[in-house]
Amino acid sequence: MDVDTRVLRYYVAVAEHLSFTRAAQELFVSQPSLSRQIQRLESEVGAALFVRTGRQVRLTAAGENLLPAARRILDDWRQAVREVRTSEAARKQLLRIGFVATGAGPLGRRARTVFTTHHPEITVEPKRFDWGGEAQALRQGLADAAFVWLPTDLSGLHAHVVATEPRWVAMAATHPLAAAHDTVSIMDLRDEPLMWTRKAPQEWVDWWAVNPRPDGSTPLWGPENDNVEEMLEHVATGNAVCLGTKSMAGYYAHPELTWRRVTDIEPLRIAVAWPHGRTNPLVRAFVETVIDLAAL
Amino acid sequence: MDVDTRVLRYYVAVAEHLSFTRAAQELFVSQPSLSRQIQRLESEVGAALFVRTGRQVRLTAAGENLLPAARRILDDWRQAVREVRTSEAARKQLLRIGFVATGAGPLGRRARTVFTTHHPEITVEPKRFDWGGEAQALRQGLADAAFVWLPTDLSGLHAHVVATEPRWVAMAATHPLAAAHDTVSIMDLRDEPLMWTRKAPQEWVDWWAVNPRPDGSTPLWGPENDNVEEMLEHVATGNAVCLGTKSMAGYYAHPELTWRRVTDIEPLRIAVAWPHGRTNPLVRAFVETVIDLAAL
DNA sequence: CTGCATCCATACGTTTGAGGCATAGAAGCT
DNA sequence: AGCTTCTATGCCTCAAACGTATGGATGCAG
Repeated sequence: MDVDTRVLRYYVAVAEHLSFTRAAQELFVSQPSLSRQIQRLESEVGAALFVRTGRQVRLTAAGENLLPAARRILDDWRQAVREVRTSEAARKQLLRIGFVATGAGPLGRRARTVFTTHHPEITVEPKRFDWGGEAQALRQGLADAAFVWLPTDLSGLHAHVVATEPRWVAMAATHPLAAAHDTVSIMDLRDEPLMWTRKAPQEWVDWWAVNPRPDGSTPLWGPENDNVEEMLEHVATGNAVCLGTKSMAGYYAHPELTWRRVTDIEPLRIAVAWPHGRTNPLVRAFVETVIDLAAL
Repeated sequence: MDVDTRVLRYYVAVAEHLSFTRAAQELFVSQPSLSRQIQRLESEVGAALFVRTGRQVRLTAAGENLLPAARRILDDWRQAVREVRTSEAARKQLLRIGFVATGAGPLGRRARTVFTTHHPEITVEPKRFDWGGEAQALRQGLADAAFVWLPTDLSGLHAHVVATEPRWVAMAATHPLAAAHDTVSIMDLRDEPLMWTRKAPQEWVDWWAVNPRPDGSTPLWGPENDNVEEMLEHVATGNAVCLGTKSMAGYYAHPELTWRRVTDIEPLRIAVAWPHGRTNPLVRAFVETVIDLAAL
C-alpha cells in the first residue's frame, strides 16, 4: 500500500516518453532498474499500467487513470516541501539568493549590499548551485530568489532580465590560440573539445556551446562537469576549452588559464527570478532592489 | 526530495499521538526505527517537525504546516489505488466478496447463488481475510463488497446489518467444561485463557472477549492469532479457548474440538458493506440481493 | 527468409538503508 | 538522589534498489 515518490516519478516519466529506455536516460537510472520499479508498482496497484508490445509501449486504461493522481501527489509534495523550507528560512530571518558561478557579477553584490543597509535584521545568504541548479533550487525552496542564466526552463517562476554579459572563452595558458589573438571567433573553436554538463537541460548546453554553429556544424564534445570549478580544472589541464562570462575571466583568473573575448556570439542574459505563489515581501523588496540597480 | 508514503504515515501517527512510543506501537515498528525515520524526514524537508522536550512532544510551526499535505497525499494515494483495483476487477467481470471466517454463514452462500443466476456473466469471488481485514479490504479496493462483523470501524463504508449469530465457545475436546455442560455462561470462562488478535482494532477484540465481564473483571489473555485456522489450532492444542459463531461450530468441527453455546452474551451482528464513492451497479445489485434474502 | 538492430525482461552480485535490540542520555517525579 | 519515562544512538541483520551482463521478442532491410 506504500509508494515512494521516486517510483511515481519513474511512472510519470515512462508515461510521458512511452519508452522505458528514454525515460531511464532522463531519470539517470538503468533501464532494467526502471523496468523492475514499474513492475513493482504494477503489482502493488494490482493492474498493468503499460502494454509492452515488443516495439512500442502504451498506457493501459488503468495506467491512464492512475496518472493524474501520480502527478497530483508529486506536485503536492514538491509544493509542501518548498513551503516548509521557505517558511523555515523566513522564520530564521534568512534571505537565500541562488546563483551559478559568478551569478550576475557586480550587480549581485551591489544588490546584496544595498538590501542589507535597508534591512539590517535580515541575513542575506548567497547560495551557489551547480549548472542549471539555480532555477531548480527556487522550485525546491532551497533559495528565495536567484540570478538565473538564460535560456532555461522558467516554469513556475517569475523572471526579469536584469543584465547581460559578453561571453569569453577559457583555455589552458599553453594553448596555441592564447598566443595567437587577443580575441577569438566562434569558428576558431571548431576543433576544440568543449565542456558540457548533464546537470542543465539540453537547451542550456546547446546555447552555451553555440550548437549548431553558424556553418551548421556540431561542436566537438569534451569532458562533462557539474560546476565552474570542475570545468576550469579540466580546462587548465588542457583537456578542453569552455565558454564563460566576462566576469568569470576576472573572478577565475589563475595562472594556468587564459581568457579571450569571443567577438561573434550573443551575450548571456541574466534574470532575477523567484517562485510563483505567495511571495515573502522581502523577496519582492530584493527583486526591486536588483531591478532598480540594473536600470542605472 | 523523495518520500515514501510509509514515512508520511509515521509522521501523521506521531503528530496524532504526540508520542513516539505510542505511535510506534500503533504502527508496529520499534520506537528507535520510528525516531530515525522522522529524523530523516526532518532533514529532507530542512526543518524540525517536532519539539522533543524530554517529557513531551509537540509540533513545530513547520510540523503543523506540513501535516495537511501529508494527510492529503496519503488520502490521494489510497483512493487512487482503490479506484485502480476496483476498475480492474470490473474490467475482468469480477465481483469480489470479502468475509472473515464463516462470513454471514448460509446467507452469504445463498446470496452468491442467487446473484450468479441473475448475472451469469459475472464471476463472484469469495475472498477470505484475517480478523478485521474485511472492512480494511473494502477501503483498499481489495474487495467490492463484504460481510463485516460488528463492531468495527465503518468509516468510508456503507453498511446494512443483515444477520445475527449466537456466539459459541470452542475448547479442546478434552477440556473439563466440555464434559460438564451442554451450554456455558460467560462467567464459566473466567479462568480460561482467551484468544486475541492484533489484526483487528481494540474495540473488536474487547467486544469478542466480553471485556469487561459482567462482574467488571478482565479476561485472561491467551495466545495471539491472525485468523480462524490459527486460532482453532491453538484451541485444539488446549492452549486457550475462543469465542466464535454458531456457524463456526458447524464449519470447523474437528474431532479435537468441542463447541458449546454461550447463553448469556449478545449475538454477533453481521452487515453487508461497500465503500463510499462511485459504486459499481453490480455491487449495488449484490447488496440488494443480500438485503432481500435477509428479509425473508 | 535470414541477419541485424532495437527494446524490454531476467539473472546475479553489490551496496544502501530500514528495522530490531540493547543502551545511553535527558527530563520530571518522589 | 534515585527512579521512572521517553527519545536518541550504536551496532547488527536483512530486504530491496541499483548496475552490468545477457536473454528474448519484434520489426526492418537486404
